Amino acid sequence: MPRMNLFTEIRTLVTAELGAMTEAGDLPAGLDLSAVAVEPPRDPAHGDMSTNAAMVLAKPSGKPPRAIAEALATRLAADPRISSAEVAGPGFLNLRLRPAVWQGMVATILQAGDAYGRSTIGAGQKVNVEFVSANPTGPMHVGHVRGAVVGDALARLLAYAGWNVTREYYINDGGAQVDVLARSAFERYREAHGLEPEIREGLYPGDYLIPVGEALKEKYGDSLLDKGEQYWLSDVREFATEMMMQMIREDLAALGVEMDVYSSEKALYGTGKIEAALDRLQEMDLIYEGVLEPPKGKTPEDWEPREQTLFRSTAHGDDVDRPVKKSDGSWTYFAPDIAYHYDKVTRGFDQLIDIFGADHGGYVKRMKAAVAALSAGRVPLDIKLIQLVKLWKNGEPFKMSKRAGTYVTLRDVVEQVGADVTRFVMLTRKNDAALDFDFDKVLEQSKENPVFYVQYANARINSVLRKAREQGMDVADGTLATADLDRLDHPAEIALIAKLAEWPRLVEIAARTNEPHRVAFYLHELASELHGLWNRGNDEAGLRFLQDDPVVSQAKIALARAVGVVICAGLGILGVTPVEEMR
RNA sequence: GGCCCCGUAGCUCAACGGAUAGAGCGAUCCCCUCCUAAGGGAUAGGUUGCAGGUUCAAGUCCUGCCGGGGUCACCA
Repeated sequence: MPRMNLFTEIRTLVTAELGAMTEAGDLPAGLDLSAVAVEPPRDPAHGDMSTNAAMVLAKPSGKPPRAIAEALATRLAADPRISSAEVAGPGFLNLRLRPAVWQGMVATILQAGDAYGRSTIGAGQKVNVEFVSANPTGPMHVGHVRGAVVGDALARLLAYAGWNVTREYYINDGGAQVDVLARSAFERYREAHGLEPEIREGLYPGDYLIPVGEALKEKYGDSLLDKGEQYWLSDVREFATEMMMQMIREDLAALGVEMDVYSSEKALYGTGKIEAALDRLQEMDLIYEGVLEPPKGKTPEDWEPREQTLFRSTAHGDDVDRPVKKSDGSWTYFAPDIAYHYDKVTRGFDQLIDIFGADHGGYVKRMKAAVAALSAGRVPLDIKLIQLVKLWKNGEPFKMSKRAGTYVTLRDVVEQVGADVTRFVMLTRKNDAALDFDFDKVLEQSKENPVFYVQYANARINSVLRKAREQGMDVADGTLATADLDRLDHPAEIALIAKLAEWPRLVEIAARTNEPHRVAFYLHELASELHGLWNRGNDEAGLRFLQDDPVVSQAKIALARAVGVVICAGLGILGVTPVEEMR
């Protein structure tokens, strides 16, 4: 494979030289090199790359860091890729690469295309990303959007980094809320027959159930009208739930999200799966009958000691043990969720990721405890909590209220601002930071809007390619890759290439930390470099992409196109369509 | 009260345990006969909430405080 990740390539060089130093007796044998890093320095004055090898190895080798650094520097400087290696600060080794190495990256990127930045660190491991998992009782609203976007982008990111990814939605169709749905739908069914619906307190009043009522009429005629609830509840529940899920699938599709697997909570009941999961825990002595202490601090007024079936989650890091059965003997919500996660473990996933709303934070420890126990610690579960999205409209906070009818659905958002903008904006914050979503600002075409800013960079690149094509130049990637890239010798151009060289490394870091927002931030930085170089072309004609000399021009266009390749790859991970032109 | 998350420039936020903590907005100033200025550059702005600790190195890890939010047994 050609050089893809320049940082891992140089790290390999560094560790090889460290090995040689060991053989030469300059370093003791058996050193742990895992902490040796090669990374881009924050300050460009510190070179192209720096390594902490000398500082990390000073103590275990019993040698002063600067001595190690100097010996290593001498060796590295002999490599044809390295132009200088300087010891700095407390023992950093700052490396500069020869221009040809950077210039060669442009050809690498053009040849690799979409594959540039793809990684194998996932090693084909199976990872399950569970996200959205909204109750099937209505359309998706804005609160669900962020989780949907983060989950989907994370799934794309992990796939890009070499994981075998399954996107999964857990349908909460086993609890009381789907009974409420059924009763609400039944009223709409009566309405479809010309009767006055009785939307009592506690039922779902939304108009979206009217079509469900009509569909029920179509299917059942008037045969349910005079029947008691026990007669129709189960059928109507199933029917309405299916229609809700159909709607949710369409909502997700409108946002560009496609699940691989929909798992039903209800389907776990009566199959013995819940019992089987709890039996497993029982075998480990993690299930017992007991009475919980009242919560520390404030005790609820209606608190009463109750004997329940409890999961000893404290054995795996939780603060208190958690009930899996209610006092009437039925399962709590937690029990089927344990079974569901056990199911994921037995399906052979090497890693599980759950995307939850921040209000489910209290659920994290018990879920991790359950997975730790049921997988014997083999399968890590990472739970990402998604913070609130605050809506803004006309410069002021927009309050959602079901009663006032100011209920903003996913569809509303996608129809008003588009899936691409929605997705990008949702990834402009870390998952655990609250996010403002301003309906007016996200559509603004200015540099304040990161979506636009990145798209504009790509549009400029396409503009250059278009102009070049008009001049009769062959701008196919394969041709551009053969350009005289050593003409890209200006520091500003090298700096832009260096930014491109960070892409594979960024992908790996983002994937390892399960943080897709890093991709959005990187794209913003890359766009900024591109805009900067572009504008310098205003003052220095020699920095414009289109030049009179066709050889020089081709090289510069190759660079522009390489930036475009990475922007498109990054947007692809975010699930955002690149635009060719701003209109 | 217990637990979880957050606390970084006036504002909104970045920063795989690395060096002199970075962007954008806002403020002051500058750059359009030139590939889309829908952009760019410069200046000012900081004890990373406080106090300890671990480390060669802490915004980042640990402990304790302070402040904000979330959550707290038979809801899902």
